[in-house]
Amino acid sequence: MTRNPSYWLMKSEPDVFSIQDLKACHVTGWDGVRNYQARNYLRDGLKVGDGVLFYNSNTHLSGISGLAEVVKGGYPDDTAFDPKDVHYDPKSRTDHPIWYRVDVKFVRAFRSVIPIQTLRKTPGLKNMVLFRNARLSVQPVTKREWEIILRLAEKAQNPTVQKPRSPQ
DNA sequence: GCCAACGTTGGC
DNA sequence: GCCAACGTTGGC
Repeated sequence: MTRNPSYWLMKSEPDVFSIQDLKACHVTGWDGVRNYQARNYLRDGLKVGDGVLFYNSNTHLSGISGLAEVVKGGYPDDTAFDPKDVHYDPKSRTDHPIWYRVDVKFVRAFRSVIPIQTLRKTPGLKNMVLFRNARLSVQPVTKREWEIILRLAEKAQNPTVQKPRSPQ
């Protein structure tokens, strides 16, 4: 029995890991998340086939830069076990992992980023978790929000044809 | 680089 | 278990 896909938004600082980086490596483990609410989504919420909006955070052009898809559901984030890793957390042990990750694959990079200002003013997106809980780096997106954003992306790919100026 | 929002830590 | 202090996130 398969369930309908769910939709998510995942933040990344593009200076650290961008949609182009994901395109280059095809699949990546989304590791290093150290927030309990985001952890719960990674561990229990994200399932194979779910859609992911790739969000650029903390950069000069914050917004959605492309799409990804979950290819492996939650499993322990082993960067927490490695004392040399920046995300090391001694409280997380192999027999009692605290932190989880998923694997996502590249789907598409938008030709241009959909800026947060556009999202904010688009009808139907006002209640996105992005605006209600700005600091959550893994967050659910409704089917309706997902569809609205895909339409914005299409519009950006295929801008309305300008009427040609009549010759003088 | 500033600073508001907010999650976490730790003293009590 | 309260809450002040502190650290981090992230838009601007």
